[in-house]
Amino acid sequence: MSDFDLERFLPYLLNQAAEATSRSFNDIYRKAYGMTRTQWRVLAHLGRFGALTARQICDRTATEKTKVSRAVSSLEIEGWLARSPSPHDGRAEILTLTPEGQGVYADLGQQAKRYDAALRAELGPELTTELDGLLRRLIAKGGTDGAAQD
Amino acid sequence: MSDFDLERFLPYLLNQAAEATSRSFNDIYRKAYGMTRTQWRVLAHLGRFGALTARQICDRTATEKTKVSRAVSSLEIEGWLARSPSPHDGRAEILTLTPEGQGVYADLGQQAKRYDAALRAELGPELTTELDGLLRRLIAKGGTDGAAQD
DNA sequence: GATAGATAGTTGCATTTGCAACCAAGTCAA
DNA sequence: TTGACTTGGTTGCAAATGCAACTATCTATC
Repeated sequence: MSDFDLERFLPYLLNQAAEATSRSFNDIYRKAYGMTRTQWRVLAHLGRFGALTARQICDRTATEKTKVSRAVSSLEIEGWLARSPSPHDGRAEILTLTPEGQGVYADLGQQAKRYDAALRAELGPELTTELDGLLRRLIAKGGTDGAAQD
Repeated sequence: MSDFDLERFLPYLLNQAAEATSRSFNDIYRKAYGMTRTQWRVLAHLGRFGALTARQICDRTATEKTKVSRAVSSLEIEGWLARSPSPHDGRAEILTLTPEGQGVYADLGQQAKRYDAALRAELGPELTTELDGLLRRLIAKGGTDGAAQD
């Protein structure tokens, strides 16, 4: 008997906090645009950084390539994303948002900013910057391997 | 264009930190015992708190009841969990770990404790308690609604 | 005590995921 | 240039998940 307490386990706490804080925002992009979380991430990254390849998105978001691949397909089908061949690498494709996709990004980005501000307001400015720092340290430490499961 | 930056979005940061920190521990219970995350959670709760109903586990872990239901079935099939009828409520079942299940809990619990200690050691004691507090506030605030999405 | 909700838990089905295998293009060395 | 290896991306299949519908029991209230 190890008397291990899951409720004090840092990965568990982080996961619970992640789920608790993302719950209602999930509903927003899911109900308004029928988007999955991966789709939202891909769209947000392209909206923010412009043209990227799928691989770059994988690296930046630590997401499996199959997940990104499928998210890209569906975003393309929705008409929010366009592919063009990379001039430097015949295997890669440059991904960009269409004007419609940029509209979606603008809408959801606004809502996300408000949502984030509300969350941070509850903790206060000093604590949230502290929290950011802690989370980044944990993320950095986790390494750049595979991806996630929920 | 909202210039929203996903990398500063608290739910995203939390999720990334959760994934980064749980990645390698996932491998442990997955490879050693073929367990899924939900199964591990159910087992850990029963190991720690003794007899619980599925509903109590749902509430404590903010997990959907279907997920818990299936995890309970598989743990039972593995021989790590036993059900007995609740004396008070004909619908509910009291769940407990078998001796074998307790052995698995003891093993994984030990490893989890070491894993957790290593994580916390990197941040130092004051920061980890601070982090705990912040996470608990975020979890509490998230409400007791549904469950998770991934 | 009968009837209208609530609640514990399971099941079916569609969607999402993870992993391994795969294809095509790039790299590097001999 | 050819052959071994890496890398960007897709696909197939098995497993995990989410949601709605369902059964069975419980709790009211009349």
